[in-house]
Amino acid sequence: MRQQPVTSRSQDPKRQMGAREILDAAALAFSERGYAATSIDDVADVLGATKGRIYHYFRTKGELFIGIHRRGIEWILEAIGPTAERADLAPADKLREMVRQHALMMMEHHTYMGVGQFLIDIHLAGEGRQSAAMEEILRMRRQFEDYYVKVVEDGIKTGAFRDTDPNLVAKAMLGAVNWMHVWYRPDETRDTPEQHERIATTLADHAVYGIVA
Amino acid sequence: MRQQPVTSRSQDPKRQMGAREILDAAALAFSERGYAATSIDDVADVLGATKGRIYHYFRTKGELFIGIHRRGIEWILEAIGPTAERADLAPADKLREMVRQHALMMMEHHTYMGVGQFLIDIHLAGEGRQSAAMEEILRMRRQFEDYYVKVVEDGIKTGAFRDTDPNLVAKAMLGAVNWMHVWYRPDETRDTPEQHERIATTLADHAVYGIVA
DNA sequence: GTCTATATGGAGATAGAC
DNA sequence: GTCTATCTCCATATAGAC
Repeated sequence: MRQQPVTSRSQDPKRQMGAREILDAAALAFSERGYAATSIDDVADVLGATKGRIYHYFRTKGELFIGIHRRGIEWILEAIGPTAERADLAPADKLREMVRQHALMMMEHHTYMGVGQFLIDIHLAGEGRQSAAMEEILRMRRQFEDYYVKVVEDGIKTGAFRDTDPNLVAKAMLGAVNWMHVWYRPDETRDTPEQHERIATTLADHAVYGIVA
Repeated sequence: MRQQPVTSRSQDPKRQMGAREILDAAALAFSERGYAATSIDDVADVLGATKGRIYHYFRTKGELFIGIHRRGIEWILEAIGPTAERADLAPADKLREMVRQHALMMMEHHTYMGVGQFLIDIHLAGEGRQSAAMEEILRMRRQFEDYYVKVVEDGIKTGAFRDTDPNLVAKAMLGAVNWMHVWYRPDETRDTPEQHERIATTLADHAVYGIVA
């Protein structure tokens, strides 16, 4: 795989529309059957096209994978970043809202989250090592995790939270939410906004109660 | 892949010794490079052997995968089952001890946990659908998750825990611990029993505090 | 920009010697 | 029970027509 192919291609806005459709199809296929078990032809089937179309936008299967992960992380950052950077919220309220938004995003874009969130490290070892796109993704993930560590640290400083290891507790909270892609599956009949809200707030409450002093 | 090959073979205790070595190697290789990116030759390299040896014990690559997952779940059940079935513990104490033991096992056998815990569903879609071994694994996982749901329900009934959705909160707890395979990596220098204990109790405390009334 | 047709390389799996 | 040698297939990726 060559250097930074994903990023350079995605500069062109025209390309992004076709590419987005393809990423949606790939995310769906990968999340249903797994990365290894899904062929490019499978993705093409989901698209209702042939693989010629896919290879017009993505050089390799690994690039599809990176593209999915990248978008997934971007969505999470969009979900929690604005809240994380507000200065007017007490740590407990900020944390609750971050988890809530994070959880809602996990449900809204679940196909992107299942594949990306965690297979990335292990698969990239064999797929897209040290590309520029990879660096960017790792940078985003670090930032996203730092948001969690930061709010926990703040709460401990102000005395709102118990005195514990902020990094470890942040991992626990991240795990609880990221793990959603293992068990959450959209369900046409029961999947109302109210249901999503209930799930998100339940998870948020558990995370916050786990650390308040 | 044929029906129930793993289980029938593992009846023979002689076989298990050779098989165990191979599973260790495969678990290590898969956890480092990912299932898709790891070839049978890679696993053989870790073993210091050739793939002839591997195929003497396992019919397919998917069987290796199932074997790893199965053992991982068995370890977790061994870790939490005895505690979960004690009648003399208050829900909060029982839950804390379950999470603690679960977390310790995640660290002790981390190579088995990373691969198995969650890739199973998606990979098996393409590898070993509805085999007897698969059924057994799903049964064990259900039991293991039920232990968590049960203790939460008990705590809510006795009033020790907040009144919330036991299934959802159990998912959150399971996620926090299972997620360890994403971030935990053994470290020769810092990896003391005390360090493991500290990590396990921190996670256990967060899980319990998150739900106590 | 999307298709059909094709190449090719690599990995899973097997046969049979030792 | 483990090895070497080999087969076979199929998924990735490409070439080139439309």
